Amino acid sequence: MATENAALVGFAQHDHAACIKRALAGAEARCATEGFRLTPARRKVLELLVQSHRALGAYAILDRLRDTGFGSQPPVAYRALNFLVKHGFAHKIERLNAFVACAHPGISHAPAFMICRICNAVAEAQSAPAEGGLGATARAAGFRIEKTVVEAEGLCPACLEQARG
Amino acid sequence: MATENAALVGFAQHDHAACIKRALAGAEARCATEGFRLTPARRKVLELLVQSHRALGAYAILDRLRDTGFGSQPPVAYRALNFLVKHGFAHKIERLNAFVACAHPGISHAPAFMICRICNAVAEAQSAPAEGGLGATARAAGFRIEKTVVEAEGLCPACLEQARG
DNA sequence: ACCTCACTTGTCATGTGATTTCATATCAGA
DNA sequence: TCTGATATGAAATCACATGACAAGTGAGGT
Ligand SMILES: [Zn+2]
Ligand SMILES: [Zn+2]
Ligand SMILES: [Zn+2]
Ligand SMILES: [Zn+2]
Repeated sequence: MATENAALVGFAQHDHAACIKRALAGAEARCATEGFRLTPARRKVLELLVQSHRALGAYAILDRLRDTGFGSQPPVAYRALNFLVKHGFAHKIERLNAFVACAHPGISHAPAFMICRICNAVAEAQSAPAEGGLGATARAAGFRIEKTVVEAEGLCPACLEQARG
Repeated sequence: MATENAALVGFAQHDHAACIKRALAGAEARCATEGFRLTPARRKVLELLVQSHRALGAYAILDRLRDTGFGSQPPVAYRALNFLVKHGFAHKIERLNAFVACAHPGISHAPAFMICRICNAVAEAQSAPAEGGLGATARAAGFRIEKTVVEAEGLCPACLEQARG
């Protein structure tokens, strides 16, 4: 498991402290207006995700929760993660069996991810696969698409640089 | 886990016996010309995948292998599956942690999948996500895409019909 | 025919990811 | 204050995947 080091969104440096604060404040606000309950455990998990800006496995999150005084059984992490995913504050990366904070919370969107196979950094982009050839194929086949997972694996700028030597 | 019943490719009925025979013959031929070793276990796993025409988990395959006299430890199934995936005879469905036989073996292609959330039927279509907006985003971000996973979840024609009542 | 090296297989053990279950606690609204 | 819905705590279990090592098999060189 890659340890978190650099702060990045979309592989670019940024004011991460402000980034975290903004994300949490935004989540608080949206939960308040929409009537969701952003409990301490859920808030802490979101904070962990935003803070690392990487895909974190449920058990990695669980370890960090334990260190912070929360429960230490798997459901603690999974329940919080399910809440965050369900309401669009986080996404699951199927390819890694791991989770990332959403980069565009609040806005309805079909995310696509770029995942570095070396350092596990994840950037979120927009996708519209159902509008391309896949959508046409699905209509032709009589298949109704409800959700689409798009995950590109490759090398992030930093690891690409590293690889060149 | 959905039990296999209907024979389908791309959700359509077809001559499944011929379909299986053709797939295995094709695999034999390609292994012969390219120097791969399609051993009994590998062949059997491919046969199971083609036969079910659905996503099968490694342990489901393992059960069937055991019943047929092969080894019964997980690595038996995983090794065969890894071989098949590596050489393009099968694909892994990340969303389901399961495997399907490739619908277009031999031809180099970027697969996209349509997965029925009710019956687990899987149809394989072509995709080219790296040529659309995602490709542009990746280039702009300096990310080098090596492989892309595209998996659409929804309702297959049969289950859609069922759902209408 | 024999050796050798690369690859394949069998098996046990372990690691990693996710859910079920049931009891208890908390909160919002009647 | 009562009540039903939602959230937590905790134990157990299930599901998916790999590591490690010994033993077997096959093709190519001598
Ligand atoms: Zn940030
Ligand atoms: Zn990287
Ligand atoms: Zn078929
Ligand atoms: Zn279906």
